[in-house]
Amino acid sequence: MPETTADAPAFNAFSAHCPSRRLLDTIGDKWASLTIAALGVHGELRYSQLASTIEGVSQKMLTQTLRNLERDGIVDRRVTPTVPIRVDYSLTELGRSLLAVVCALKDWAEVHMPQVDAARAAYDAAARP
Amino acid sequence: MPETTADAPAFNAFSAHCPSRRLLDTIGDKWASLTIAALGVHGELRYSQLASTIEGVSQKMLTQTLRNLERDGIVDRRVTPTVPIRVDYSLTELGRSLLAVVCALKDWAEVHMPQVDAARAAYDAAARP
DNA sequence: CGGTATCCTAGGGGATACTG
DNA sequence: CAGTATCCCCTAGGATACCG
Repeated sequence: MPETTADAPAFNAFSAHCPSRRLLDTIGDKWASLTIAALGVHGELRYSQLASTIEGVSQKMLTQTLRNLERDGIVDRRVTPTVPIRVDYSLTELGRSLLAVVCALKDWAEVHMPQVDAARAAYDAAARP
Repeated sequence: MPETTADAPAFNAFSAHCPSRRLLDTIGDKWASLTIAALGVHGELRYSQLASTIEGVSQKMLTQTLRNLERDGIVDRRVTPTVPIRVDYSLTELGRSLLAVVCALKDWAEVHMPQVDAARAAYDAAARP
């Protein structure tokens, strides 16, 4: 492996001011990526549908996540002020471009997770008498 | 294994048992992704080099992160038992394939972060009188 | 229905000190 | 140098209750 590109670093997420660092805070959030994924699959979902789709999420975290994603321009929030209020969430154009990246993650997981499991089993077997 | 229905096909990270969910726990970890990135850029690094590259990481978190990544078969740990001990870390083949995904994330961030910033500014300006 | 507001506790993670 | 061990604080986030 050539390591001669050390002074022309492609990856500067090591500084707190790099956009990469902040992206990690956003999509690295468990509920955020799950929300993006859910909206990517279903296209448009109501609050309650999201809550039941993303199993295990509390309404606090769901709301918080949706607000953050809305603020970042990743999801669109459309309110229909009917008698019981109705709110639909969907990905923005920006969100859809992020979806592609999230899907790349998912694909990696599905392909390689068996290897990860094997590595874990081997590690645990070796290191733990 | 999670079954894929016809109209909700690919993405089942919503169940806690799906590999996607566990991947999120790994790469979603701030220090883990930064570590992968660092090793991706530099090829091979000693413990102390990692510590100084990933600015802000404590040795506790660095060690913990390294152990987890090693256990998952993502990084390789090579000990040279010289007088002061020397330990080098590098990405495994599996780790390098994950690096590609992490880089996809980084690229998305660098391309779209201006839009995210604009969205944030607009949101904050609108919602805060 | 789709949230907000409050309380409260598990554990993530920093600082520090010690060891092989 | 490369960790391990301890203490300890702080906040992410679940449970619960109430509102438009």
